[in-house]
Amino acid sequence: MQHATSSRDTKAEIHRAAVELFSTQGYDKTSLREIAEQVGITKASLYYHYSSKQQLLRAIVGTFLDDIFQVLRLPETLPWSPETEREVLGAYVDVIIAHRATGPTLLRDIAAVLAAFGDDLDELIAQSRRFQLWLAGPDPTAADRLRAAAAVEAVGAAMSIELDLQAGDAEIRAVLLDAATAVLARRGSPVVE
Amino acid sequence: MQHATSSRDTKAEIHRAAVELFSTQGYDKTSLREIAEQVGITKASLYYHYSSKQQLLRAIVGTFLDDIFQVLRLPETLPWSPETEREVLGAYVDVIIAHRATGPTLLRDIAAVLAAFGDDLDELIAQSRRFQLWLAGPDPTAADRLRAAAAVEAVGAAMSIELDLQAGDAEIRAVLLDAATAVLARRGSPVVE
DNA sequence: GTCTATAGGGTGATAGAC
DNA sequence: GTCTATCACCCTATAGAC
Repeated sequence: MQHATSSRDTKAEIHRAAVELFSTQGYDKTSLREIAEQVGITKASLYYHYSSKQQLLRAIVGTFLDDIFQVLRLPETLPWSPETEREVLGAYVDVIIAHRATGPTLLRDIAAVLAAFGDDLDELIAQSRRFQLWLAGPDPTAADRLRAAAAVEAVGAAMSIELDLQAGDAEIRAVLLDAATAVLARRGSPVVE
Repeated sequence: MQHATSSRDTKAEIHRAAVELFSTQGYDKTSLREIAEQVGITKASLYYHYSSKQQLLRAIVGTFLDDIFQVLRLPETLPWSPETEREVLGAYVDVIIAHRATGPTLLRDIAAVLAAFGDDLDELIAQSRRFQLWLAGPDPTAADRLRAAAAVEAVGAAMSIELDLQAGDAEIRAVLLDAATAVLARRGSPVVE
């Protein structure tokens, strides 16, 4: 029993260290030596827990992908309305916040993530496009679609904020939901050029 | 004269090959050997034209870097006020839009751009942080700083929109400026949790 | 201007002892 | 489960011949 516990702890520590280093330095620029050093083991020991660097990346990004896909598919079952919009937007914010530590890795090392997940990412882009189109509301103009894209990007700010920000998850959630809503509320407004 | 012409052609070919490879593979994953091979010369010859890999990168993203840094530095000389805020925000939107139009290959691929910034990315992040802090307004709360980050991200939507969007630069500019302003207008609002 | 050759370093990954 | 030692490979960059 003690063996299993020790094993799980080390594996979790590797996972945690990898998330931190990948996020701050990027996947490519983070070496397995660095990760091992931070955990206090050697590279060889790391390989006992994860059979390759890619496997480690898959373990990290995999859970995020599962969650985000679930949210992006929500519109498929829900007709658009102000109420469902708020519900979907809230779910999206929740996922972004929950996985904001892995966010930078995704944004900075798309190439590596693409190599690790292949076709899944193409589907993510397509799904994300449908998601934004749904958010644009019924019969959207080009400006409305742009507003929907801007609203989604605004929520993504959760991934780029600093760690020293003195705000709890609940506050971050409320502010970003409010910000996205404010952008979407401009739908239908005349565009003054 | 023939020497100079030949020289300029090779240098231009290196530049072209580098743009293509950086865009598709990212900066880190593209080796000078690959670039040299594509041009039909050796690495050593490449070093005759560009003194380092970073120099090559600077030649490619130089103008964008200069422009974005110039905008991010604007707050240093301007005290915050509603008027200067609108001016700075407008300048930011202009740079994003301008480089979206002139360098679609480079700017549309977020991964390649971020990778191409290399070590400058750290300085860009620091400058961007000061920029966002200024945008948050005087004596900002944590929520206000988050709103500023969200506003900046919203403008960034210009980079991720599809080509089939039926909207001119002027309309995109107006919509994004309006969206960012709408987010910033929420500053000071009570956060309902 | 371009080449060959090489220095000097880092990387992911494996073998085998304990 | 963790270690030491090592392999095979790739990288940036430089020196010097042509």
